[in-house]
Parts: sequence; structure tokens; C-alpha cells
Amino acid sequence: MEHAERLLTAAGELFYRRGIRAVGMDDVRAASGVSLKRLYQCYPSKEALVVAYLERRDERWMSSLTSYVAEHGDSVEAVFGWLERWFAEDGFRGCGFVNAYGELGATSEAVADVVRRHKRRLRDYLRGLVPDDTLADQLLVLVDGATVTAMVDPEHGARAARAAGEAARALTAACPR
Amino acid sequence: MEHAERLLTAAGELFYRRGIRAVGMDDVRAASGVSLKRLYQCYPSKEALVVAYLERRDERWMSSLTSYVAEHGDSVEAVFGWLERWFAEDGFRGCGFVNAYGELGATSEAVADVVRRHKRRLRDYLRGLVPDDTLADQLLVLVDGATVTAMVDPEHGARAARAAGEAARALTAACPR
DNA sequence: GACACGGGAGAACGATCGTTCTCGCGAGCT
DNA sequence: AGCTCGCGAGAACGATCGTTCTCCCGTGTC
Repeated sequence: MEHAERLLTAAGELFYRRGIRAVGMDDVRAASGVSLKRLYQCYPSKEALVVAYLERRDERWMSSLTSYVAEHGDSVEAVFGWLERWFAEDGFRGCGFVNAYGELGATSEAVADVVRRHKRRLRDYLRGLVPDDTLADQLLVLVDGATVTAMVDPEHGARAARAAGEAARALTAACPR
Repeated sequence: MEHAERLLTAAGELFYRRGIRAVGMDDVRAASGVSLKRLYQCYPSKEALVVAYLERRDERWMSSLTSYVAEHGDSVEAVFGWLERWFAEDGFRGCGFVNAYGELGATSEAVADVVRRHKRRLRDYLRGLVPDDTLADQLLVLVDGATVTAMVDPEHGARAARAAGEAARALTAACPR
């Protein structure tokens, strides 16, 4: 069933770019070329589609980050190099999870859950890169903060990423090895 | 005309807690006690009400932060002390501007603008607290990152604020005075 | 060829939204 | 008292949403 795949690709694009509530199920149908009937066979409700979108985004986003960082010697700096590239991508619009949480976190517990899981996974991954728990918390804060700053002010996204990266380097260097 | 005030108070509460698109104009009417007719006299559209909400939120949020920090000797650490208190407030749900941008930034240029102005004002204020431009960028990233982390994981909001505060202190100390 | 069936296109449905309109009451002026 | 005007309550309107249903055609099987 490649329909689910086409649906997730189209829905992901739309949800991320426009915001979730701004996208109707008929928009997803039109963008994916999958009929409404089959859409509801694959995902019985919009909420289910949204959760699937976020779960797929989690997988792809995390694996893109981790493989890039692994290719660069698992260094903390590589995390911010990856961020800088991400911020420069066409259609970058901040963290899809934070945006989803702001929109639906108060309404849908399922959405809030998958966002929390994603952030926990990210923190756990960062924790593996550094020798210290507090440092992992700080890295997470820097990553999310740089993402927010780059979203609101796309022209200075690179500056935000570099400032965060320098902060991370300084903090890491100051930390006992 | 105190109607505008009552409207902004009620609308602000609802928009912030539930998300903007989740709140109907009739919800605002019910919560404020102001008739629909007068609502549209004060704010000719929902977008106008949203913009007014964000502008008022900007004023109050900034003045709460700046007056607290001023009372604590204009120290950078006070910024994060204030954040920690904010995160612990009932009904804290992250940065209203980031949430609004994620929801409506792609749809409404007016909303995107007021969010950008707020973040620029915040950065300018932080710039006055530190001797360095890059440091101001880093502070902004830390503030927004801590806010996002505290929103998604409210139990560890205080931990995020303290980690960010320690990061800020370390970065400030490392910076030439 | 007859027939059952699955799926696509899109109409239909009920809810809700932003916005406007109607109606009727009550205060203030002459 | 009579008249006017502003306002509140809420119905109405048109659009749009999530979801379901109808209709019809193409295909595979006997």
C-alpha cells in the first residue's frame, strides 16, 4: 500500500508549511491524488493523520540529524552545522513539533504525547554526545532556541545557528571531560 | 471604552490557553460579556483582535520582564530567574508569539509582523544587558529555547530555566568585560 | 454475457466558523 | 407622551470543515 506513503508525504508538506488547522482533508486528497475514501481507510480521522505525520517526521528528522553528526565524528559542533543547513532549506518554518504543540497541544493529548516523545528522544540523543546531564539540557535549549529564532527571523537563521553553536562549544569546553 | 479592555483580557486568555484557531468569536463574546456587535465595533475582524492581543501581550510581557530584571540589578541571571517564575505559573503554555507564528505566520502577514517585532524588541533589550552582540543572540536563543522546553515538558520547566541560566552565566563570564 | 465487487469522484451532511442582520427594549430628548 | 437612537440578544448567512454516502464505471470470475 503505497497510498499511505503518498498521503504522509503530501500531508506532511501541507501541515508543516501552512499549519495543521489551515489544511483541510480535501487539500490532502488533492495534493496526494488519493481519494477521500481511501484516505479514511488509511487514517480514520484527521487526528490519526496528524499523529502519523509527526511520527514520520520524528523518524526522518532524527535520522537526518544523527547520520549527519555521525559523519562528522559525533561532535557537538556538527549538530549546529546540521541546524544551519536545515535553517537554510527552502520552506523552513521552524520545528514542526513545537508548531503542532502550540496549535493542538491543548486540544489533543495524542498530539501532545508524540511531541513530548520527540523532544525526549532528541534530548536522549544529545545526552549521548556529551559527558554531562546539565550539558545535554543546555544543548536541547540551544537547539530549540536557535530553531525558534530562525523561524521567526529567517534572514538571521544562520547567525542564530552559529551563535548557538559557539555557545555550545564554549559550554562543552568548560565542562570536565 | 473599557469594552476593548475586557475583550483583550478574555481573548488573550483564550487564545493563549487553547490556541488561536481553536477559539471562536462567540467564545470571546461569552468570556468577555461584550456583545458580538460591539466586539466587531472595537475590532473589525478576528485578525485585528489577534494582532491587538499580541501587541498587548508584548507590552505586558516585556514590561514584566524588564521591571523584574531592573529590580535585580539588571543582571543576566535575573532574566532566567524571571523565566523560572513564569514557567511555574498556572496555565503556562510557552511563548504566545511563537505559538501564534506557528499557527498563523504562514497565513497572516500581520501576525507574522507583530511576532517579529516582539522578538526584535526582546533581542534589543537583551543587547542592553550584555556588552556583546553575539552574546545577545545567544541569550535570545537561550530564552526561547528554555521557553519551548518548558512548554513541552512542564515538569522540567524549572530545570530548563536553570540550565539556560547557568549557560548564560558561563557565557557572560567568558566574555570580555 | 452476467454478475459481484472495489474503488474513484464528488455530492451530501451536520457542525462550526467569521461576520452581518433583525428585532425589540430602554434611555434620553422635545 | 411620543419619538429617536443605541445597544444587547441572538438568528441568519455563506463558507468551510471533518466525515460519510451515493452513484457509477471498470475489472475479474464463472
